[in-house]
Amino acid sequence: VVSWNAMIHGYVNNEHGQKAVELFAQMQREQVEPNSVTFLGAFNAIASISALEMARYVHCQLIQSEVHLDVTLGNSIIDMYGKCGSIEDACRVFNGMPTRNVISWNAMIGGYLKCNQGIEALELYKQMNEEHVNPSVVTFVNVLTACASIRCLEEGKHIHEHVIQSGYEMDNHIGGCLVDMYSKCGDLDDAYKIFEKMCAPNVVVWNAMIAGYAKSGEEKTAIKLYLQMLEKHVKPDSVTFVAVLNACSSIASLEEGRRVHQKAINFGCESEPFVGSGLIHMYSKCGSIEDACQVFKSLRACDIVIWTSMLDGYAMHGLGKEALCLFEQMCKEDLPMS
RNA sequence: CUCCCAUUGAC
Repeated sequence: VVSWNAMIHGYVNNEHGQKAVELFAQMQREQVEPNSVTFLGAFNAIASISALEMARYVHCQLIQSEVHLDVTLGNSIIDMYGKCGSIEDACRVFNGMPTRNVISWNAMIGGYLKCNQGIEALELYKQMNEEHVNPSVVTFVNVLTACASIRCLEEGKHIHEHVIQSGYEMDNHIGGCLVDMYSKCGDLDDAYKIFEKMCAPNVVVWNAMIAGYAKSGEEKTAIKLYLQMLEKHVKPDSVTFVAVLNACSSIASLEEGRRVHQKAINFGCESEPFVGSGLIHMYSKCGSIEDACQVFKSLRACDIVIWTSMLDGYAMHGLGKEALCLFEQMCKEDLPMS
């Protein structure tokens, strides 16, 4: 059973949730009894592919088995239901737990977040405080993300206070969340104050700050920051490029856009789906439908956003025939069209 | 073998 478990967890940790689920099924066909670690792996796998029906099925299976449902398993079930989009199921498990720890609360708050229920997430945090459960770093990360998602600066500042009172140091993890929260809430000055005080911001923190400016109409500042990031030899990733390409699109700066494209190639990010659609959109907005088309053709796996970016590009450039032709092709693909 | 966590794309 330990070998099966190791394999299942291995697949889950390498983004092969489907494979992990298949292994879990195969293991039982071969009459190996799952233990609690097996179920943890299975729940993680199901969560990663967001398979609600299977979540319920395996949850039932656990209850009918000999395996004792402890806090750890309960937490992982809450997490799984949250990630499968069923806050009701998560809530039922959470409410039915005989004992909870901080991870139970974190998983439940995280579930609300994933289901786009930021207000409920913050309400649960409040309840957690009332019940005198000590928040952990993950708690703060979750509630700051909740504030960012509902753009609630007041509550965000309040939680910032809690972070300071709790004595946690301003590391990249917490700092990144604060930068993101302040930027999304429109308070770029406070976001930058935190950013500049950080001693060694990692790529995520830079990205949050760059995206913050890019989305607030301060595209030039976003690009400037991106260039600073390169100077400081912080390695950009696909998130960086998507954010900067967006800034270039908004100000229709073809020259800058081309330079960013070149850097994306240098760092091996050019065929990431988000970067691909960002490039197509950028070239189209900057007036070069030819470049947009070339990027589109170079992409192997095209998702719905990439197709739509290209389609929109043709339409915006008055290329009706090309747009319709693309649409025909698009219909032959297996895409979730809206 | 062992549960929770931040930053990015089109219409």
